[in-house]
Amino acid sequence: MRGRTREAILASSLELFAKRGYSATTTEEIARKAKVSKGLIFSHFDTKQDILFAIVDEQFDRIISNVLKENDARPAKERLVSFVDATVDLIKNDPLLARLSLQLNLDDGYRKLMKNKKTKQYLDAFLSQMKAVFSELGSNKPELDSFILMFLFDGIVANYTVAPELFPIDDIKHHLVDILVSRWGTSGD
Amino acid sequence: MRGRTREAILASSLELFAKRGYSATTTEEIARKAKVSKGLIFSHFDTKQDILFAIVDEQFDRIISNVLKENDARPAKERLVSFVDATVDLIKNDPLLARLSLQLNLDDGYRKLMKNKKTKQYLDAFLSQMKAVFSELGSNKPELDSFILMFLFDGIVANYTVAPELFPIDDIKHHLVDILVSRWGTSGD
Amino acid sequence: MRGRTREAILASSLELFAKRGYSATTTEEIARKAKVSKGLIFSHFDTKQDILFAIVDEQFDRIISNVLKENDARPAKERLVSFVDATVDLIKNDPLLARLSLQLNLDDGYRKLMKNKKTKQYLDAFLSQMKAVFSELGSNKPELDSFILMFLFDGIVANYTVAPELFPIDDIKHHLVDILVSRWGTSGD
Amino acid sequence: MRGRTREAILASSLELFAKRGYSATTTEEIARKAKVSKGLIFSHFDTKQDILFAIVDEQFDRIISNVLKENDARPAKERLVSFVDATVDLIKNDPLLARLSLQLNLDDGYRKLMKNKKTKQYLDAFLSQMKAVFSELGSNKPELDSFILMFLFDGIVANYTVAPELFPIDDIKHHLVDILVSRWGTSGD
DNA sequence: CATGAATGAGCATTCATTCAT
DNA sequence: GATGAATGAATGCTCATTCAT
Repeated sequence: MRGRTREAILASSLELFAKRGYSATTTEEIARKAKVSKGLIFSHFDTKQDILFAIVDEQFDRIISNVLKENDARPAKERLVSFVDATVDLIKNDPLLARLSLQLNLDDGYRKLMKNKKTKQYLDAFLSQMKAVFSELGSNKPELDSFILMFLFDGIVANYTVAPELFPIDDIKHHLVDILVSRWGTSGD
Repeated sequence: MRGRTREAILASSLELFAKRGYSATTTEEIARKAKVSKGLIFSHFDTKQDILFAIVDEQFDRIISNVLKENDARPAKERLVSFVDATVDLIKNDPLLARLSLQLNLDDGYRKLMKNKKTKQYLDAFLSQMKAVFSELGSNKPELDSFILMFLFDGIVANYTVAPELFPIDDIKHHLVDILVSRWGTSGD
Repeated sequence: MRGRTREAILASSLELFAKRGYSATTTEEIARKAKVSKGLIFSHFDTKQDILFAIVDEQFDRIISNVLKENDARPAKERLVSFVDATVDLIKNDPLLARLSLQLNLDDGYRKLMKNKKTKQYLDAFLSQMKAVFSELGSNKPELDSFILMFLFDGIVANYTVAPELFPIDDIKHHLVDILVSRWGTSGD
Repeated sequence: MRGRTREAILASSLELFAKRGYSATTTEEIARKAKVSKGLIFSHFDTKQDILFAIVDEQFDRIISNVLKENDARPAKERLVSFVDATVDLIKNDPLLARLSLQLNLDDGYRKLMKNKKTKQYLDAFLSQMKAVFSELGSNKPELDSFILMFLFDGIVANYTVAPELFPIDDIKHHLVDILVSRWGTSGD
């Protein structure tokens, strides 16, 4: 039962933090949404901030590690396509986490706290993998290409997770893949 | 004097709202940064929320209208390039406004308030112009192309405005223009 | 078993109440120190206050009655010496009870509750016995002498029970007896 | 005005802390008694604990330094009498401070905080001065005599400050002086 | 009996807002 | 206008107490 309660608190917090922001979310709201008492929250987490950290530590970890696959032996083009696929699917499956992550990234206070946390490491891993792929594909500006792809993903998060009904995410994904394939299609084979 | 005070309050608020979030910013901090007394803030604005609305109404307006130029008679390719140029420059020149705008967009509470506000109209205008451009350029999925370009801009905001030292914005802009030109270069002439 | 548990709760409570104060002690701390669950405490006592009352009623009683001996036929000087002896030994043997008692006496809220409780009766008994002793010894201000002796005991409690390592309690006791004997030695025989 | 408010908060806090204990006193009560709002308290003091520290630092200092007079050239007997006089008067004039001081001394948590604070230094100064006086008077156990006198004062605090109507403080003082004079009267001249 | 998860009133503290000066 | 002292509703958090297991 204890595990269930904890999950309920984390799930409610995630949704509220992602949709209204961490500061604007009260512990009362979290309690109401999780259908537990305010007091119970604090028998699971010492502070409101600890709830946020638990989400970041436990959930971000689980999710992001799915996308990053070291030692992928496939040709670069396939890896690029599969990468886009995985990232967009991640956003589709965990829109709240993606939205919260983007939100936190926009917050100076949070960024300072996270200076040496895993999030940054993932980003670096992401970028270096991308750079390798674009290099293999023959890009002469692989870093810029990586940046642009990363921006694209953040832009998808910024829009799709907030109003999914406005954006045909699968069509967008396929179109994006088409664009990339048409751009790099002749190379890398 | 009165005008100066008002501007100082708006500028300080913009910076704090953009960097730490609206909820996490206190009127005390705004007063300190603007070097005015807390009381004076409330002789200029009735509520903290009014400060935010003033920023949105006055600043967003001024900025965004620069980008949207109706009745642009130039060929589509030129318009596309000029559009990318104008948008990236806007982000470079007003990173705080861009950052705040993105942040507000991620906030359900704010989005509800803005349902019928200008921001949405601008977005629609932006998208329909883009669609026209991509149509003229021969795209068979002009809406998806527009979405993707918009995502790109949001992604630039999400990253560049938060850590400008990490991203060579002008190189990125040129590379982006190169990509677009190489993709649509032969068409639309 | 039940008796053991009850004693453990009372002993832990006594120590915590005496050392940190009643209000500052949480039931959680009591449970931890007594190595029982929080719930069990409330199957033995209805409220936290009841624990305090149990200590006062049961322990104070037991202890104090040792000191007060009605119908003591010995000469006044002996009774005085034996009284000092008994009181100091009581403090030495039950420093926590003495400390708690002093603490409660300093608390208006508690004093109000105790208006008609036994504690006050003991005090009166103590004082009237002392007065009798000092009268017999020839004091012309037996009440003031009683007060002063009582103050002395409270002062010993205030200091010795809190930092026993700083005060050579037996030396102090003997010195005190010496002083009293030298003061009243020639009289009362 | 700001000073007045601060004094009102300190005075109300002192009374409540002294009479009901620090932990049992709520900031709401302090505010009510000081006739200010709860919020105002926290514009003067960061935490409730800081109020206590302000009382200790500012008031204890002022008061205690009156009693301790270094370089007192008078004969020991006079110094002893004057010392008793000053201490009892201090208790009479600032019973709340004396009561609070005794209460804090009974609290392990507070004692730990104060390990290296001035209070302890005063106590040491007090004891060493007393020891010197009793030595000069010919005592062969000057330290024990000092302890006993100190205990007496604490006992007066423990009783008089809590129920002044029960104890004729001036009579007690004079009687105490009489006792001391009669004990040490022939010596030290 | 025994546990500790759960509750909610209560507490210290914050902060947008007001207002006397 | 301008200040900052003052207010009090709201927030994060605590803790005595209850109760399902």
